[in-house]
Amino acid sequence: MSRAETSRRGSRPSRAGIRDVAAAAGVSITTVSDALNGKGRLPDATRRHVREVADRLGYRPSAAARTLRTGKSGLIGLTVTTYGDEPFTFTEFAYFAEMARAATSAALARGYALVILPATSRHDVWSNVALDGTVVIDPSDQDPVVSELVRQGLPVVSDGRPAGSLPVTAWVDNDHEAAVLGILDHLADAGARRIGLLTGTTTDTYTHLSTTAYLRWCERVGQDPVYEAYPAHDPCAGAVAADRLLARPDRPDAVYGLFDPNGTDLLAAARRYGLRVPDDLLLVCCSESTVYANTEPPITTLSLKPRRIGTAVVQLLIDAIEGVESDDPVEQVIPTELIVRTSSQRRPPRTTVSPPRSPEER
Amino acid sequence: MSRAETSRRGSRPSRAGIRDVAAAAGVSITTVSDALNGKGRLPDATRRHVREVADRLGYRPSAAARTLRTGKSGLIGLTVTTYGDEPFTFTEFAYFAEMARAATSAALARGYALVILPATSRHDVWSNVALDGTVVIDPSDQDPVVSELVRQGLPVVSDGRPAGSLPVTAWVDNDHEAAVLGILDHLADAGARRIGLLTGTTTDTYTHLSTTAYLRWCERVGQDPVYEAYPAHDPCAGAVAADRLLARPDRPDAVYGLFDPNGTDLLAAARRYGLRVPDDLLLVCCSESTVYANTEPPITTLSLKPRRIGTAVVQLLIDAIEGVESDDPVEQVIPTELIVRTSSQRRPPRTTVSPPRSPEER
DNA sequence: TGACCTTGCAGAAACGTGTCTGTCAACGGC
DNA sequence: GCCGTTGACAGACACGTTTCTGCAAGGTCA
Repeated sequence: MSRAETSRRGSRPSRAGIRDVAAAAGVSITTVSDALNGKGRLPDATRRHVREVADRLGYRPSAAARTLRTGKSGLIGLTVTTYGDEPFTFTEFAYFAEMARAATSAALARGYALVILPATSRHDVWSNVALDGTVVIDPSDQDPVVSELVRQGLPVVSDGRPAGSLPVTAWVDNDHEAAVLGILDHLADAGARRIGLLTGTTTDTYTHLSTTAYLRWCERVGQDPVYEAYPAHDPCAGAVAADRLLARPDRPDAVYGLFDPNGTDLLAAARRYGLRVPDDLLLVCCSESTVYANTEPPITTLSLKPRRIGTAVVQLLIDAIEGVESDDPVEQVIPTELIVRTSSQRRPPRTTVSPPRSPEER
Repeated sequence: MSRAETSRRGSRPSRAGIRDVAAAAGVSITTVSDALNGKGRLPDATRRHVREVADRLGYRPSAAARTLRTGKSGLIGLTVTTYGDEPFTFTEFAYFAEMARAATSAALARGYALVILPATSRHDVWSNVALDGTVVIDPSDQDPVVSELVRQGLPVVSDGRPAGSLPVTAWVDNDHEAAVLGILDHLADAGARRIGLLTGTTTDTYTHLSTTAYLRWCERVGQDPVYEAYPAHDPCAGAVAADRLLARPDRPDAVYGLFDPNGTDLLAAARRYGLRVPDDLLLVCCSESTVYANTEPPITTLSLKPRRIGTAVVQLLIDAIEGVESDDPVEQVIPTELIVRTSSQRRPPRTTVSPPRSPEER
């Protein structure tokens, strides 16, 4: 009347449990658990024997039972912003893909897996999965999801400096203001007299910080601001806004576009108005896409280093989960990288295609 | 000496359990469970009362305990192919992002969440998470992960027709052969005399089917094949291969590129050789990226409809998990869509920029 | 009036682990 | 020869649900 017998009575030969292993190896459940988890004081012979029997039976411990017992699931939530019913935004594809890829790798390397979750406050979907912690991308001010998670005692790390007094455990971000100022100086160095901005109407931190940095720079150098804003989640509106910007009477002779597709948008608009790039118009946009290395001309891009951000976010989160007293600060600023190509150099040394970047580059 | 008292003895006011709710509401645990899950036979008054007390205590059922008890976790694995240590391939970014986005939405709508997992056969990461089923993207022949999962009795649905005798529960794929034949006919109709192919050296099903379809088409119409193959996961190699293709003595007057970046690769190569698109060279590539609507000229692309594929894959999987006798076949073929732009029309009606696609389009 | 059904709810058995406590033998020191 | 110590293991409980079984009260019908 052993439990092994009971479980075998179920019509299916279901999965082998720890009891079956114990019975087959002629030891107790405790010994099996200790042998497989490397705990307790057992002679190596017993340990090896148990491991061999477990392998032979194809034993896989139940993740649910382990989670229930230990309180750790090995699962990390990855919250993505939503527009309407669809998760993710349109403009952040490449950034998000790179960031998620790096985060997945980093989590896997430490034995965790990522669960994709929407940034809605619907409890049913969130409480249906046991999380050890959560990564939040660009949380809005007073985000209800973050508050709820923190209230439950779960560590939350955000990609993007949290607005207001959002009580995140840690955060990682670029210095967006410094990045914008750097680009504006770069364009001015290349000979730009009037620099325009293609920006968004949304209120997220990235858009806000970048725009105010632009306005401050204009004020400092005494240039009138020349910018157009559009709803960044609308893939059509970017081309229209780019056209508007170049159609203005005070047409800029250099433009920085905050969003990924702005490069081709602006390039197309420039062609429509007969403007040569970079001779008549200098161009920079913020993008992680490699297509800008092969456009005509290749376009200078600002990389936010999503891979480094994804890695850092996960490391901070897992440190917090495991209670590691990390030496790293809970606020990490990842430097951006300006990849200078033909479109922002008034006198390019040559007109050859810039060499492709190596794949190891991060 | 109630359990509620016991749990309160723990220094933390941890989370309220079902026992606490039962005690606070003055009913039994059974009644709480039935009231919250809409089961059993309870008067509405009791149901409302229990719900209210649960809300007041901020009760959230433990996902781990529920999973252990019911055997369902509400978690679906999303397996991505890996190159080296990194998950995902470089060339499939836009496709994968769109597909994952649709899959996430579809899963969420039915109460499931997606877990990103690598296609390695390492047991430790797989057995650490309780899955109800798995989506596998482009599984290789004799994939050990798939075999292992099926052996455990988990349903597996693959994006991409499984090679060999891989025992998947269901699969979804495009008709890649028909798509290639359609493109070749389209290019021939536009006046192409010698059509070239930019393909990959990898052995995955997509590359294989597409290439053989091209070779068969060439044989049928009596054209000598003109193609270059390169390792698609290397972002640099594409530009080099495009250059090689146009440098050949038997230079093609039309090219189809199998991978996402091939459009800009080929466009750049064409400019280097002074070839006008579409006058001297017709161009089509397979891509989900919207940048090709704004290149100069806009490039005709083949869309594999990743959103429909992602949705279909998840629906089939959840149907299998929940034992729904679906009317849908277990093998679904999603039609591709050729988005015709200037680059493949020898006599474009006008040279205006093609209108951006509406965001609702799927 | 008893047999029988329905309603409203309580008790307790699982689910499969990890781990605390306890037992038994061997062993060494005094 | 007794006691404390240590090694190697077994028993039992707890994690927090869901659900099967069952009980009592009240109503219906022959």
